[in-house]
Amino acid sequence: MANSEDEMEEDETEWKNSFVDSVSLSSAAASGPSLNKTSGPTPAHRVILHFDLDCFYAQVEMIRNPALREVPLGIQQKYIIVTCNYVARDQGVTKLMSVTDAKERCPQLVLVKGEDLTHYREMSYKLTELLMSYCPLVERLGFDENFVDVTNMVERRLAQTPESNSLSFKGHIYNHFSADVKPSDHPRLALGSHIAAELREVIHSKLGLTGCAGIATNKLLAKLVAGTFKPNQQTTLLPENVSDIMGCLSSVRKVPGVGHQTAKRLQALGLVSVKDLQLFPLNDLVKEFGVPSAQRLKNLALGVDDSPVVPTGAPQSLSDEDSFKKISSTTDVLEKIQELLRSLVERMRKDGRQPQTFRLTIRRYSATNKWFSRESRQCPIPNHIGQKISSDSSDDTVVQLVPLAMELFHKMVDSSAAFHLTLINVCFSNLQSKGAAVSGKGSIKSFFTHSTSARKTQIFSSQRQDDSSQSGDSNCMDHQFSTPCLITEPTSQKTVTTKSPRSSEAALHGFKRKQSPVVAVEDPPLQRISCSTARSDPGETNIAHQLPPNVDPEVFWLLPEEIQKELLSPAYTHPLPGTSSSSSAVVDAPCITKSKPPQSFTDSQTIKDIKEAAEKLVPSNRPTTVNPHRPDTYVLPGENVMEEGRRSFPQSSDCEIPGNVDPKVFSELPPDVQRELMSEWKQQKPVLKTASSRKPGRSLMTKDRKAAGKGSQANNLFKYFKPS
DNA sequence: CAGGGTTCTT
DNA sequence: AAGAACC
Repeated sequence: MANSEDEMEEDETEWKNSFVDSVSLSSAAASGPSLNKTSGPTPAHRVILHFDLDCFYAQVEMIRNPALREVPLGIQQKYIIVTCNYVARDQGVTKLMSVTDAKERCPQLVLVKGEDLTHYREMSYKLTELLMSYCPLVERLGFDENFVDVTNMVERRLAQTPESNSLSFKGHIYNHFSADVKPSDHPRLALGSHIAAELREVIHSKLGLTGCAGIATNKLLAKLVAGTFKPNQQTTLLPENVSDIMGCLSSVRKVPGVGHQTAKRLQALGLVSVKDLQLFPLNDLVKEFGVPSAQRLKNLALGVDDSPVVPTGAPQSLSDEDSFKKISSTTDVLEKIQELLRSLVERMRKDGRQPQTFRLTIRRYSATNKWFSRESRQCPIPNHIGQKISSDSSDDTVVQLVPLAMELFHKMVDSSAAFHLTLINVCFSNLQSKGAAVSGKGSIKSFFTHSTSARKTQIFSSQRQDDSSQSGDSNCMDHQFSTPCLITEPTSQKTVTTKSPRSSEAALHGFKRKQSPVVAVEDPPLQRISCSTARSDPGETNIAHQLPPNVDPEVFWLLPEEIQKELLSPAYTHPLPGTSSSSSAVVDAPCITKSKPPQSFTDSQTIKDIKEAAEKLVPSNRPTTVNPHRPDTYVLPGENVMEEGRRSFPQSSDCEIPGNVDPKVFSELPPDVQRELMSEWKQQKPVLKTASSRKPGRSLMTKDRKAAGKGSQANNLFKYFKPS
């Protein structure tokens, strides 16, 4: 009975009903009906996957140092164990336990410092990127969780394999009393469970990571059900069991989306369990929370959640912070700020975008009311400084930023009086993609015909449909991409044609589908910019490790999925992420108990050294000569040479370039021009761009904003990570 | 709340 | 700029 909503099952005949149900709850209602026709098979309901890695930080450390697999391992940040492996859990160690308690319970506990998130961040993005290579609709939640909307993928499989498949479920089915499980009643979820299993396998084989997955009809449910069978397993939630899983939640706090404050307010109303909330009159709830929040809370309690999976783009801000017992002198503050800035600026440089805003946040100690409250001040970053971040040495940049930071500091703290800080955070936000600058020169562009906007768009095409079911306004920018985007093929591989974004799926199945040459664009050109862009960024970064050496990640995303897949196939990539040993090589074995092993560049000396080394490798920042061919010359950068990331992918790569662009011509252009073009491609049409502004846009379309706004501006390169 | 992020809302 | 949420 339930709650209608998206949980209804399909059946072609019923989708309409379920669609209506789900829409009724949301603001999208108005546009509802029209959506149906926009794309043939509008999914009646979605199939959402939620992936949650097992003790993420601990897994990363165990990959870096396999010896840690057999010992009880705890990841320590300051005085707490933020997570630990299962060996440690068996011995009573839990997450967020203090180091002393943990050691008490498990004296042999091995500790690895986890304050430096670099490795975790890198692995995190690799995972998101990997998922994106199979399905564009991936939304990150923290470093170790990802939602994936596989509705379209499921529909395709359903269409392809009439009834063969869907006869079974992979993994568990959330069903207290699993009387009769009839996969045939839930073919989409059954297929979703197969996809989840395949993706988990890919995650394991390519990254060496294990984790759980939840398969359901919306994000809320997928996330909740993912946690039912813990270590490295997956669970599917059928619509008929929605009330079971929701009813099981003793406290409203267990509902994702209901935090401490909200739980308290609910408690004040006498609502503690999810059931209480389910039964509480909406009107009364409205009095306390207002219509939107009240409605949302009610829906969550019922397991109803129509929020779309919003492809996460490049991060909107980069920050670095440190907490400590006490800092009470301006000098110490300055020193700490400098330290934080050094690493932040480095990260910013790798990102490639330019921050427009700088923010300083502090937390002051105070017995009463203590912790918790943070105060911050922000200010625009003068252009000349912002530009240095990517061009000049980071040391210089830091020097320029410190005064700004101190100014902000003094706006919050009266240093003539005593003060006691316990945390300092520095943050860059309002990140803008660079490269658009010179776009003006039309002449250059004229070498290529259409292209400009095509790019990533296609990658996302599949999503569109989803969106239509998800939120009403999704259509917004469809018209922009009228161009189909056929890619003429670059170098080697097959000439594929375009479109079907769906291709990656083939990979899951183990076969490549190279389609016959020209496929008409069946998936409409429409789609979104938005998403496309958005995702592209983070993706590039990570994907770097998987790409063949001569492929520029930026360009990579401009390609159709088919080609992307190709490039990612073993034949093209170099040995790497593999599960095994390779990755651990870098790690210094005995990092046990030590704090931070290879984290090189925190120290300026190291930075300097790296820089010098880099200089030798690459005479100038911008190579003047293009290297249109082969990676022969390519050399895997040393582990520490992060700065090289960008250079490792010569801008010239002759193989990937947007559609109608002649690769040869492209490769012969000066690097600067190449970059310029690439950035333009990424930005989509300048006109609608919208992009740049980003901020303003959001208020308009809350949820959907995502797609649009982010994407558009997303920007360029970020090679967050080493090319491993 | 720990920690170090990050995003979105108010 | 602060609050709330999530990991």
